[in-house]
Amino acid sequence: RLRKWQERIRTKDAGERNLQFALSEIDRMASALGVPRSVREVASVIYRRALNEDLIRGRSIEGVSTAALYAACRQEGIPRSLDEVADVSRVPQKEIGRTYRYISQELGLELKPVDPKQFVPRFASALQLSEEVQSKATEIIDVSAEQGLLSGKSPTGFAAAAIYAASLLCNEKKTQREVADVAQVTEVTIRNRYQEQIEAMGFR
Amino acid sequence: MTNPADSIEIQNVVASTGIGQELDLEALAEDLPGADFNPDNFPGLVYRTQEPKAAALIFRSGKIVCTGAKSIDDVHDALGIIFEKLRGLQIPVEDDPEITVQNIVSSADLGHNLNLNALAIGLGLEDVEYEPEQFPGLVYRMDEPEVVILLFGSGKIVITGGKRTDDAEEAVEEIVERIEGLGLLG
DNA sequence: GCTTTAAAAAGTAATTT
DNA sequence: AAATTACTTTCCAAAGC
Repeated sequence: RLRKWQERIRTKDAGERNLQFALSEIDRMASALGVPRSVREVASVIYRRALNEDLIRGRSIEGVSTAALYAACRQEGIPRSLDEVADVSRVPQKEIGRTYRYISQELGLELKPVDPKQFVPRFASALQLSEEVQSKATEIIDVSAEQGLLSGKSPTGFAAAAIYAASLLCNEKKTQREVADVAQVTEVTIRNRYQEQIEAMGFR
Repeated sequence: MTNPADSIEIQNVVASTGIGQELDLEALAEDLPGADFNPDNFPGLVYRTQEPKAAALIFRSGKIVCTGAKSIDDVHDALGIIFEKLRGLQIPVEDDPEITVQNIVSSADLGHNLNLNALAIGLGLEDVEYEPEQFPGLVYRMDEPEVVILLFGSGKIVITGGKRTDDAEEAVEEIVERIEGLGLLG
């Protein structure tokens, strides 16, 4: 009995220490990503829920912390791409994605697919593009998504192409390389999505 | 109107069997031309048949996994070839080893483009995985038949996880019905 | 969990020409 | 800039770490 009691204390202590570590990691990554404090709190809640549901077993604390933060950004409507999150995490992108899918399923987060429009303000301001370009890019996304062009396409690539197209239309041209760099996609992807979107808009 | 069920093509069949005899894989690797055996990587010996084209994983216990065949008949033919090869090496093989189909992978075409975003919500986010940042297909876990379906924007689909040929057929009929019910099929 | 094998779907990415 | 190769996802069995 005594041994079991000691074991319980030990695991509880370990759990507390691990929780502290997880929360400090979430804080560190959130700072590096520049997400608001509210998102960190949502991420903390998700992590605690995962802990209570015993979802950490067989997974790294780092992985679950990162996945919780990724999920929190999406839940709050200011998504970061897996690439961006992986850049500030110690676990590889593949594991973050797999862990996110697992906790999302188990906790029943039921997050809708990422809307490319949610990347527009952040990418556009990183490129120092005007409000006009942003609303044009948003319009391009709406129109081309309505025509069924979004299915299966990466939301970052879709947003990047729309921003590139909008920058041309508003005479604030950015090169494909510049847009590709902030969105972390290749120029080839931007070119492919751009062609389809221009067509959908009835230009060219 | 072509029936999507008629477009079903079996792409891969996975099956398991056993010869009821322990094997010395080191020796077998020497005697079987074209055999790949790297015990440091994987405990099974890999042997490929040309006609029908398939790959077999042969284990020390005598159990065998066959994969890559395009039909259940091909699985039996490929394993039959392997059984004969082993007998030719003076290895006793049971008369009719039981062959169990473990998984059938099929592809099909629904004939219409799909709005995967709407489909993810319509089918129910709890049964769906759709992460286009990671993979372009929507993953749908169906209860009856118990299979997993990958749906793509083109309307092409992949059905996997079933053990019977009928599973794919039933799955296609069921998914078409569900998508139509949601008003999301062309 | 991982390791290996096979196959399709379509998007993305890294190389090669 | 186009072509090729390769990797992402799903499924399953096998023996062993």
